[in-house]
Amino acid sequence: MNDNYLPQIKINSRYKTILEVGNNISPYGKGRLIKKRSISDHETKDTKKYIEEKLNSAKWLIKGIEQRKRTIYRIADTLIEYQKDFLDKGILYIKPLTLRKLADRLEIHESTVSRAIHNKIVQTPRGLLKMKFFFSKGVDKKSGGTVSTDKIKKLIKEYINNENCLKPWSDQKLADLLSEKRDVDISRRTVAKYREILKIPSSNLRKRF
DNA sequence: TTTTGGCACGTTTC
DNA sequence: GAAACGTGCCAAAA
Repeated sequence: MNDNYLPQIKINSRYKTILEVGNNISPYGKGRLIKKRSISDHETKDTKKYIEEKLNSAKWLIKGIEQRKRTIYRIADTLIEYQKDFLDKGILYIKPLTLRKLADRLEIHESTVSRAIHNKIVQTPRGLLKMKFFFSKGVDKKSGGTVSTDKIKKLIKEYINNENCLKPWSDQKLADLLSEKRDVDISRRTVAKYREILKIPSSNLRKRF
């Protein structure tokens, strides 16, 4: 993870000194006492209390940021591990994954995962990918298990690319092919929707004479 | 008659 | 709570 561009957050050490010594310190130099006006114990106590509170909230903030960093690391690690086949062999090997499934595995809330992956990009052997890309919806297979919808789309594309252009596959035929040959049971209507997403025209428009 | 697309509904995911 | 998704129904188009 590249966080070089992030500023390092530190707490000004002067506040620590004030807590230790009291606030009779000149702002211009460590330990130089202010002589103009003596400050009462009461005032010192208030200042100390105030700084203590602010210091605590600053520590919380830093802790929160560290925590967030750790969460993103854990998510990225798990994603790469889980989608190893996809990274090695390509989109056909992407496994279905939902935010909830990952959240359950890491024992964090799904909204944490959602926020963590939003607008994040990972560097992978397949180039720069949005973290979102690792999450692919799944459809149940006839024999049990699931296939990702991305894989199904890719299969549809392949069938259409290799079809007989004199006699293109209808959506129903594509659904049948997927069911018979690929063990993927989706309705004709769903094939049509995927085709739409893929910007592939309907069979009658694909027909060549 | 065959194929497609709009709409609506229930469910899942965000 | 809102958005996205898969699907059935039905009418339109070819």
